Amino acid sequence: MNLFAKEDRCVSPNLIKIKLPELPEVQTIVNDLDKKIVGKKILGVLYCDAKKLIKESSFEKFKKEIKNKKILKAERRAKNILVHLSDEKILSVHLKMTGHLLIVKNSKLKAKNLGATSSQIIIKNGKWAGNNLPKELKEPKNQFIHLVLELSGGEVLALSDMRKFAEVKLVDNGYLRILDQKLGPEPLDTGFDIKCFKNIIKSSKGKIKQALMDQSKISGIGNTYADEILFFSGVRPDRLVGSLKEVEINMIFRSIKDILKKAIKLRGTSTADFRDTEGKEGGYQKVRYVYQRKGEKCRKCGSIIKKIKQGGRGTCFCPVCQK
DNA sequence: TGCAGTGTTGCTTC
DNA sequence: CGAAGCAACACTGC
Repeated sequence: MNLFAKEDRCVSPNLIKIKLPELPEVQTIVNDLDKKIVGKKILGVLYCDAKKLIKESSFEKFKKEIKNKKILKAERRAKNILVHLSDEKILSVHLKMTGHLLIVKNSKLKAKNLGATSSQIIIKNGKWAGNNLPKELKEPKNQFIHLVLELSGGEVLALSDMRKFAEVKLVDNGYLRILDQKLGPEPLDTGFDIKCFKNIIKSSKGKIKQALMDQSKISGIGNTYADEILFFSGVRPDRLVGSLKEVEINMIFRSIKDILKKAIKLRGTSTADFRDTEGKEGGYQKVRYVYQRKGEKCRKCGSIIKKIKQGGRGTCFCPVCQK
């Protein structure tokens, strides 16, 4: 059985397309990158429009430094995608909200009738302008191209991001230490055990959902999984951490591990663009119990899922199952 | 039709 | 000092 609506899967072997990336989604992307582009060389930057996109260094520097770097491996730290390159460089990508990466065959993108050479990808106003475009590239979500890297082997790696929140940096190895300093432990590492989690709870003050989403405390949990984790723990999102009983803390700890693992296994489950999955067949709804289910029936007890605003974010929970 | 909602991060404010 | 609010952005839905 397929647990996903069409839009939430990798829609073609060459297209990595997952929305609203939290830890499991970023892990999925990283796993795919590791499979598909490791060993290739970055021949150069074919296109880059956003001045904001390249933050750390100037674009000219970025362009010069990334040229001819070999891709060694891809890894994830929190919601950051880290592509390790030769000469101890790292291409760091944070997709923020609507960013996504595309791997596309170069030959599909050439605009022959526009007189382009093999290395010229034609993009106009952020849209692909080649002929014979794959169907997926014509989708609206893929028409916000800000960066295109040419890879050896006749492929390109592109970043599309409607809201321009995504960030791309070319950094050196020291960046890993900077990340470690500002990010909490990886929830799926063995080092993140119940003792570690209890310490985090002890050092937190406000509401439990905010604590779970605080990247400096725990890495990689966003709005979707925070809601889902708390549902499976039977704990209301607005509970103060100080009020949590031992058994509840244990439940939350287990749920963090279980839900994130399950989500990775399923290649990510989150979606914000609800309209994309609405009405479409697939078991996607089966893996989502509360997030964006306001007004619908709780899958456990049948009560109506409630939505509140907490910490500026939409927060869904079952008023009966969660105490 | 305009404006609130959508969510991640980091900066500002209190 | 730490929590809360908001900007960045573009599009959807009411």
